[in-house]
Amino acid sequence: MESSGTGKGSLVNREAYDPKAIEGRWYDFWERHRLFDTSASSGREPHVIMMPPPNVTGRLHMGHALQDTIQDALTRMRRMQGFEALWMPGKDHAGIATQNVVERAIRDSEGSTRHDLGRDAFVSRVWDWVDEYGDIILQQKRRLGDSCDWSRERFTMDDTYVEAVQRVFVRLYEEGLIYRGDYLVNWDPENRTALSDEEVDNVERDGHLWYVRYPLAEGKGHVTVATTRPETMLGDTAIAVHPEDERYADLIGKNAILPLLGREIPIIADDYVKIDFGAGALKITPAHDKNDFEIGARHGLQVVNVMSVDGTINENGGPYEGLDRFEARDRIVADLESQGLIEKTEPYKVSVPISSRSKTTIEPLISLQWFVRMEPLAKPAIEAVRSGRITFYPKRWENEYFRWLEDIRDWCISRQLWWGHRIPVWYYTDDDGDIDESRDFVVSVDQPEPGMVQDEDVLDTWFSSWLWPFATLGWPHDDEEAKNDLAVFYPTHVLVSGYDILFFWIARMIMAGLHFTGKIPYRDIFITGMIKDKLGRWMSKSLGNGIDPLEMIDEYGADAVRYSLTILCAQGQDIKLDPTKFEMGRNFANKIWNAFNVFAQFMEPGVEYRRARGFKDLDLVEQWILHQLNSTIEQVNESVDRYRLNEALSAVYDLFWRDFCDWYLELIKPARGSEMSEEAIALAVELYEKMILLLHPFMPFITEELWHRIRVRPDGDACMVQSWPSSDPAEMSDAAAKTFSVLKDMISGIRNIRAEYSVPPSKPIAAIINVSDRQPDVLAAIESHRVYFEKLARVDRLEVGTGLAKPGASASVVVGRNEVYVPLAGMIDLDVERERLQKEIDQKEQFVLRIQTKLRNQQFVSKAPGEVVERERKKEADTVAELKRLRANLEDLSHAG
RNA sequence: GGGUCCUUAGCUCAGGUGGCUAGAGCGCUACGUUGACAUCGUAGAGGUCACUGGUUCAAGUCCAGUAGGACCCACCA
Repeated sequence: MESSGTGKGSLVNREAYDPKAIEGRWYDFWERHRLFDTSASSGREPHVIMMPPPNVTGRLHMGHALQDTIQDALTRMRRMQGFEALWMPGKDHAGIATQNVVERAIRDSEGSTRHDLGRDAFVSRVWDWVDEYGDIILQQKRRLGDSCDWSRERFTMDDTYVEAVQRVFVRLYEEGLIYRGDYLVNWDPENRTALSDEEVDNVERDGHLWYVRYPLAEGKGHVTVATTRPETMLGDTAIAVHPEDERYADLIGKNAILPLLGREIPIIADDYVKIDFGAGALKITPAHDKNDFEIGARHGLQVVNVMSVDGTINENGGPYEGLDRFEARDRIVADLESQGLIEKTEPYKVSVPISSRSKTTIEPLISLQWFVRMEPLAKPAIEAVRSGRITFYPKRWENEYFRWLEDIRDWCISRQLWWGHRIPVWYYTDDDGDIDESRDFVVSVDQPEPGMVQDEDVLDTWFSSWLWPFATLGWPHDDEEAKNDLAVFYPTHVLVSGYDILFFWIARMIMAGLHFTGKIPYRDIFITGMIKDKLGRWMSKSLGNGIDPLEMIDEYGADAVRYSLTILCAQGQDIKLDPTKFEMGRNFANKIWNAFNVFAQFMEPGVEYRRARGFKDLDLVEQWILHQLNSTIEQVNESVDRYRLNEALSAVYDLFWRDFCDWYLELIKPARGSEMSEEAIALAVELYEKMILLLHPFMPFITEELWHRIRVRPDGDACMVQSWPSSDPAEMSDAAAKTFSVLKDMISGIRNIRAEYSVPPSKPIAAIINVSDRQPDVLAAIESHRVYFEKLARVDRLEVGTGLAKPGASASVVVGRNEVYVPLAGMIDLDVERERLQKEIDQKEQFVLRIQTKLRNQQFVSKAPGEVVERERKKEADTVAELKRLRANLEDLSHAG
């Protein structure tokens, strides 16, 4: 890449970091060099993540941004660690959602419906739409830096994928796990299709409980029933009471008159009825209520369906035929009222089933649909998690998973839509071309014989996506490529997803994987929290509280967005997001950018700065920072293995900002007018490069850019394909780290004194360091590093030794067994100093007291592990020693006064 | 009706297997234009870790319960 000129200092970043200027360029670079591509024959150990395929109708939202950031960080890190890291992208045809979008588009543009067009024409229009808009979200994902292997992109409607779905259906049917039947299903009157139980949300609403009188058929009197849905009474075929309810004992076996329609219905006894609820009598509508359906079946009741597929009352509703269900309700209540049949009305909280797609109220409706028998599939899926072959992170989601699977119900998979996978079932036709229901249907991928017609319905979208982990890798084809891909890349390693699709997708993939391939689809499941707005509400279009990731990328940069999302993503907790959170990432990116200048200004472009010195020849601060670097590498590796990316990233953040910038860079900066040695530059470059590598998985763009600014690289020698840094025990001296931290504390102490006494930062001061005779290494370190004190605390006269006396008018600070005196002739305020010392003493005394109480406790000494007791003893000794010095200093002060 | 999660500094949140004088970012206070960075630096103030019990030598961390809040599941008309 270009540099801003030649000659020393030309590498310096002269402006603040501007993500816009580089992000697009590097993404192109990675793609051009095909760095995301993977091969089953590389020989490297694979690491595979299946991207949850976004809907073709989707637009990038914060949830994607979070999950992609995690998946990309994992993929990039594994790639750097030498794995053949495949992040498999693709998209989902999203049956209902897509059909709705296209229907709306056609209606808006030409005012016609899909029925005007006809099925074939409509489906072809959906394909046009998918071709035109389906890739938008995948394009948007590139802005985030997603390093997935785009050459493997799949779509759930690809020919090979369609075949996989068809074959799965046929196989399940042949195994007796798919059946067809008339059952009460969740009906969405707006989309005019059946839905699965999972696609229905129950919402609590304010409703009413109407007490309706049903006159007895013989004699006078009536039975009162309570209902929340009076419109369903049109389909009532019985009244049920509890067999032991004395009030109604003599009515059992008699008939009542169904008001409005005048039909006679029997009064039956069933112990499902709760005696103390409502009026104690229950109207039974087998066609429109799940419990009533079961009661009806028990008693052989008639089933009267009063509703059409569009939610209007049908011909069984007599005078109410043709009315919309809600209008019918109002009319029925009004009519009952005028006939004096409403005994009373109470306000009542009702749980209303809502279609998660159309948000309309679901109607339980009896209809002929296809179902999957789930229990046989669920059993192995439960076992796979119980046995530990699959692990959830965090673990608690396993409970939710078990709960659902252990009580699983059959899955209604047929949808009365046009866009989706056709059901591979064929029917014979009669002479008129109508389906001949007297003959058996045939289940087959291909048309069994001419003239047979295929089932009109399509399959639930999830019936295709549950095959995603293996169908995208070529299953069930047996050509060489498919065989290799499956053998190498399946099972995959980790699935990253939200808990919102735990049942829809995650659990079903496990069932499908085990059933069709005999293998688990993935080893680990990382369940992320969900992104909420800053008040903790779901982001939604209707609330208008969404935060657009693309806008955030424009404003703060992709790396900043990624940084902040990663840092905010703690183990499974939801994230309350506010746009200002991205300032964290932006500021950090800028810090990384600017830190480079400290040594870049002394670098000559083109020169290869490589360290010649061994660890032992390094300066104290250099040994210390290497210690910090190496221990951070270990920590990062450990955290990432447990999917604690927030921990990993904050460790690198601290290393970079708190250690590298605040201390190391401040100390290696040459004094005014002097240069940095090549040796010093070499180490700075080495450290910086390593941190760039550690940061790359999290912040790929800025690190790639800087990687190429540091050195001239051969074309294609990208940061993203470098080896992941390993920690080197030989470059970790605990002793050096410890010594340096003593000096660090002394410097902080002096700075504190300066601040307390308002000594201007520009004013040099003197300091005397009285080192314990037990710490000759500290003494030596200070003697040879006076410059540290000068640079960071503006100490121009430093006296150091053992047994030094404290000067009269001075402030002091105790660091372990050592003391630092700062003479402040004329500036010392005895009261201020006394207060400072007293505060310190009080604190330490309290601390010591606690430890001593603990140590005096025989139970503690005998039961706590030896190392813990030892640690406490050491703390006590150290603090007592510090206290002694502090008290002496305080004493000294009164003499000085 | 079951179940899960949350309650830690003014705000938003971290704190695997109990050993912490409890941390971060933002905000706040006081200084600061020292040739990387004001998207910055230095120093600092600020928490009886919701409450009540229990287990333990030791509890923010484990257990039970209470109170708020969020969510998931469930057929009470």
